[in-house]
Amino acid sequence: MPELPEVETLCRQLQRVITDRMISDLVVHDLRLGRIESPTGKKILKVSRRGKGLEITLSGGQRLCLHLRMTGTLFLHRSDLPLLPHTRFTLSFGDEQISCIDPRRFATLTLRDAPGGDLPPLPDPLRGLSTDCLIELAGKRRLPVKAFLMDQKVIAGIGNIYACEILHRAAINPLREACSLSRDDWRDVTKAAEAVLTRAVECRGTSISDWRDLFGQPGLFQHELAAYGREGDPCPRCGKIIVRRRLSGRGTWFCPSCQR
DNA sequence: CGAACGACCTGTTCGC
DNA sequence: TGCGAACAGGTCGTTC
Repeated sequence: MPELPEVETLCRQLQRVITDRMISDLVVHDLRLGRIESPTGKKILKVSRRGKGLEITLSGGQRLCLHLRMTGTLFLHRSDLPLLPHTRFTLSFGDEQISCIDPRRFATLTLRDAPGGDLPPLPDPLRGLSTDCLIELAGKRRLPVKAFLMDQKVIAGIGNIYACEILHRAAINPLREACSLSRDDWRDVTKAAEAVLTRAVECRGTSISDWRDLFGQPGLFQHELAAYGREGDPCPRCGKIIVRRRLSGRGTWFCPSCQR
């Protein structure tokens, strides 16, 4: 569920809601997450996003690092609400608390000590994406361009939904080898990535089935999907039929007519 | 080294 | 209706 726009949405909402507040408790309900000592009494200094990951910096320098993987969500509610199904941990601020709900249990939470140093920054499409950089990274790589875009070392934050949407907008066939794209193709990909992701953030993400933001509201970008999940529908650009293929183990939707 | 694939989990949907 | 198979937003380790 959470790709860059969904995590960015949570990040902005958390900044508004928990910055400067004091943690009253952190309870881990799923032992799969490991044992984490509650940073009770620490204050939230900063909430930031690294790729699809969230980092919460605490007074004293520790950082809570959360990755929601496939099905993780965060939900803000009153602290007296009974535990919701699939709750993995709860972070409390007095009478309000945030639950992490994650049916598939892939999400990860770690508490890092300050001296570990800052992790290197990731290439991020919301902080400027360079066409030259993509060309350089693609080099002679022969994997499908869609798999290349989903490589988090290349561009952090793009997952299956947005890879399909970006390539549709750029009119590039997702099966093409990364090294086969021209400079103009890469410029189109760069522009499409910025446009699609910016718009998806404005929409607070894509609610295909169960994605909800911090306040339980669905996103709206599912109404603007051109390719993802639309097998059999007409392509919004050329009217031909969208097809679905399996590519590196993932469902991949595109228009074979106008994506070349 | 690059790329494909299975594993990690649970819930939902689809086909017979 | 019931049941098993296939599939689902991500990443990591292994294998070829």
